[in-house]
Amino acid sequence: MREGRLQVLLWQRARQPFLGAWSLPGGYLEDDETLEQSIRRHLAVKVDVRELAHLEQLETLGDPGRNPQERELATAYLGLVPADLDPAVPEDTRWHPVSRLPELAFDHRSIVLAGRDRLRAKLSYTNTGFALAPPVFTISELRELYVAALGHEVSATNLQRVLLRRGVLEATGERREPGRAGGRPAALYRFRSRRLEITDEFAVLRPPER
Amino acid sequence: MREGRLQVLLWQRARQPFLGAWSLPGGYLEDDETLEQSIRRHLAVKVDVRELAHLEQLETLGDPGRNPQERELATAYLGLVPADLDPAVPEDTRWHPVSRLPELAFDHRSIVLAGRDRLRAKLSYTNTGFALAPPVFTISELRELYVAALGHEVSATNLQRVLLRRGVLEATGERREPGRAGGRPAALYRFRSRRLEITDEFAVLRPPER
DNA sequence: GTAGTTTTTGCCTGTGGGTCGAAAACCTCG
DNA sequence: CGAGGTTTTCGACCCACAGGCAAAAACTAC
Repeated sequence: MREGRLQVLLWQRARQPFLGAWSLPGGYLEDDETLEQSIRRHLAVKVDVRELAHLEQLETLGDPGRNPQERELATAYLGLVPADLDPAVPEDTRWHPVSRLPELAFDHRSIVLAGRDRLRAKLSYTNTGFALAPPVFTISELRELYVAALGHEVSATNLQRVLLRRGVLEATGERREPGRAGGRPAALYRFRSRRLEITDEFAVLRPPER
Repeated sequence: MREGRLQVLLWQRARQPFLGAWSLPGGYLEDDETLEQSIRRHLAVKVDVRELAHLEQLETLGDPGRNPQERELATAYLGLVPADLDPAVPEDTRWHPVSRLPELAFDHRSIVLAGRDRLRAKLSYTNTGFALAPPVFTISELRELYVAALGHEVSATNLQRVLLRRGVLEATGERREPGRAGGRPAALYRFRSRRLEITDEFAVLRPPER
């Protein structure tokens, strides 16, 4: 989340193929590292992203034609960069709103959209929101994050009730001073856990009660 | 689904590493094929599985130590073999109930469990059942399939209502002759579509009505 | 015709999300 | 200091829908 919008970090390719096109940051796998270690290494070294709120594997792409120059496999990951982190990205790298992507190299456009869809789905039935939100926030602030990520309106009433009932959020007891316009001071909340929690209790065709 | 149980096709390794251990069928990727083509080729050639009701990518495993002999990446797929298909599997290959797996080679045990979990989740909110069921079936028969796959009881009443309401099932109009024990003849149903349909309407925090 | 079996249907209940409006708690200005 | 404006919070209602139960339906066997 950057500037109230869902954005993705892209860099501009400096060589063929797809010279000049924007593409996802990444790189080759070393002999002695796991896939996840490799992603983290590339992000840290190349775009100064040294911390991730969440990282999960998306999909592996391997069509023979995806790179016109040579056969290349890519395993895509969805990484969520903490909102309070401002990495010192190089000159040819920028945040791009996911809703208005430029021309992307390879199959990266479909990867970005798959990542967006995965995020949207998980926001709905997990506590993934923790990875978008600051440590402490009001319900209205959280609502704006959800609206930006989901792409549709969300009622603050409903959001609060759903996330509280599920035990995803908890009140801190603190409240935030109202702005100059006044208004009732908003209660501050935090995510009970800042790691992905799987809650399968929302499945249909559940097991019988006892 | 084999013999009323969820089973997985495994073969016994004939060489190191993990000689003698059971493992998932598969093989190396050729230069000019997609990942999916490769999976289908290996299944057809090696275990005579020439048709799949459904095939989807699961995850890619790449830990440096997963193969003690050499660095090896593997992309795992979940493939559902039609119930009416009886492939002529070679001598060293057998179906194994997922609930009682033998010692598996590499990280294949975790792959099988991930596949099972993916299947269970998707049964609940998609029409994935089509891939387990015969072309036409009664609700009781379908119920048994779901019980076997989900690992817990499912009420026929509820199953019928849920799947009908969602438009996943449709009645054929035919009925099945009762057995010798009698009983009301059961209506026959089929899946409206036999391809994976994504129904996102079951998400929480849906978009507002209009 | 009666008893037994299996499937189907209807009803009732509870849970939980969606919606709306009122109340609460603050500000500013006159 | 009170009135009006603003923002947040809470409560009340509605409704969709899944879970559970029991009765009804439709058959076989004796």
